[in-house]
Amino acid sequence: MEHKLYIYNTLTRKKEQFIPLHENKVGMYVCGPTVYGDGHLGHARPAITFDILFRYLQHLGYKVRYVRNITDVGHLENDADSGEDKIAKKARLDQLEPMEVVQYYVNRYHKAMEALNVLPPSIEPHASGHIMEQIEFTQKIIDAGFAYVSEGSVYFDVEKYNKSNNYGIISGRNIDEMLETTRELDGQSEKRRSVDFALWKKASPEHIMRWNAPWSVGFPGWHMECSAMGTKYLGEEFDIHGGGMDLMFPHHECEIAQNKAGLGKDSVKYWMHNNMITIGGQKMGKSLGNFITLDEFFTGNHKLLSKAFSPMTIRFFILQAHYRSTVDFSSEALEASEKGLERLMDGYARLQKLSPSATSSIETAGLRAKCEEALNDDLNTPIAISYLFEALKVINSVHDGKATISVSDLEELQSVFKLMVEDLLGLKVEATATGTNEAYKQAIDMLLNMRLEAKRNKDWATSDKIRNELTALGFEIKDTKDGFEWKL
RNA sequence: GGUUCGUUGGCCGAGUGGCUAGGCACCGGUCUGCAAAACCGUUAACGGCGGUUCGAAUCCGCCACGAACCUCCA
Repeated sequence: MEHKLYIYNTLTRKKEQFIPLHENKVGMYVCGPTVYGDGHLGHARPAITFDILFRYLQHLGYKVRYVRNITDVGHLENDADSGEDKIAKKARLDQLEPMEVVQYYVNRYHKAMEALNVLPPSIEPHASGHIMEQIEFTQKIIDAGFAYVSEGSVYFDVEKYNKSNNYGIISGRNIDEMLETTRELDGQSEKRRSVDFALWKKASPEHIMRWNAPWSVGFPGWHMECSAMGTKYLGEEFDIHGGGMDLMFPHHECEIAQNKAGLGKDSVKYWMHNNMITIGGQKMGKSLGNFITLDEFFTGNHKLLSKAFSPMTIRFFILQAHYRSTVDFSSEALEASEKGLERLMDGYARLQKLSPSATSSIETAGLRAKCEEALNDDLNTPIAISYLFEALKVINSVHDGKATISVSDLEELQSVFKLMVEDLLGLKVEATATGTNEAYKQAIDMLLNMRLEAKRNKDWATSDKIRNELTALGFEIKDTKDGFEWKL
């Protein structure tokens, strides 16, 4: 396959050329949401980042299997011994079945993703639907001698693993230092070492999400689901594993250790991590409580938002920064993106209506190559977008009659824009819902005020014409004592 | 404290050892009866101090500031 896609591999801290394990096929796993709350802006970032990768790999001709999980066996809220499962807690507070909570937020997550024009993954496995696989995986690790059972729970023996492997390979953490710094916190824990992590936890009596396992009635450790589901659907070795940078440690570090211990091999070739979205320079996150949900953006219903922002504005905003940089949210920054996007989409619409001439007075060749070059360079969407803006000037000058474009150049330009804007960046023309509704309402009001004025002038012909034609369109017009009312 | 990363013009945000990224705002212009919108054009930056180099915002060192991870987090 002829391409030079380079992606930054967190494992090596370098950009590496992407070469799939199996010719023409790509296996990609991305950590999805824990569904016990509404998705916020931070959740949009990995979804959109890896959506671009998904789209681009397919554009390059690969058959891609994209797996994005749903974590519906909540993680422990506090420390491992006294904690409560997040989803179980939410369920208890709302007096629902845990799976009702899960279903509710999964539905809402899907709705938000669809609005953001994020393509659905090939497989979206639920952790709760793969308990057997997780038990089996845990057993493999026990059999390999890298885990021990303690009071019904199973723990990964990090220290033993680290003797023959490198625990800390992706996060740069040093296990000796970790042992030193955390030793004092070791109490009467059932763990041998504080760095050990759970593969299976025995459920406390109040823990309502529980399953039978050889060791106890309990639930799988957090990191287990990705090991189990990733290898189930993509094989013991696959190409790409993605997720947010905050998952690097401990989640991905543990996942690497689990796979190596249980399977005897490294499963993932390229690890990719998107950076965080910040707000006031600080990470937007659930625990800090400084997040703004996607719905709040779409409706503008949040005190930090000057107005509503459409899903495409959110998408464009995220794409205007490179995925490995932090991006600082502010209402001003979003407004800037909104205007930029509008100009881009207006230009795209204008491009469809340009009239070609016999010759071109402008240069259009090279845009495709430049855009692909940008995406090949670790998905540099901001650079690709900057090229589109440059091309916009060409489009506008042709539109203004200040330049000419030949049929073939026009077709090429249209084709590149279609590819970049719609297929790869995934930007779609949207009838900015709220704005349109407001304008539409005001237009109707204006018409009816004109009718009111005509009535005052006893211009019945005009008055009736307005009423009849609106009625014909399906509006109900009601005269009131001091004005009018209408509805569709 | 440990590990990692960052500090770019009014704001957001790319980037390379020498050649103006881009967006938004500002300013100027075209258009318009006027205005708005739209379009065109211009301006402006590389945290501080040293070093390497013919040349560094880009490489190295130190300092300052900020952030992420070390508990759950996308």
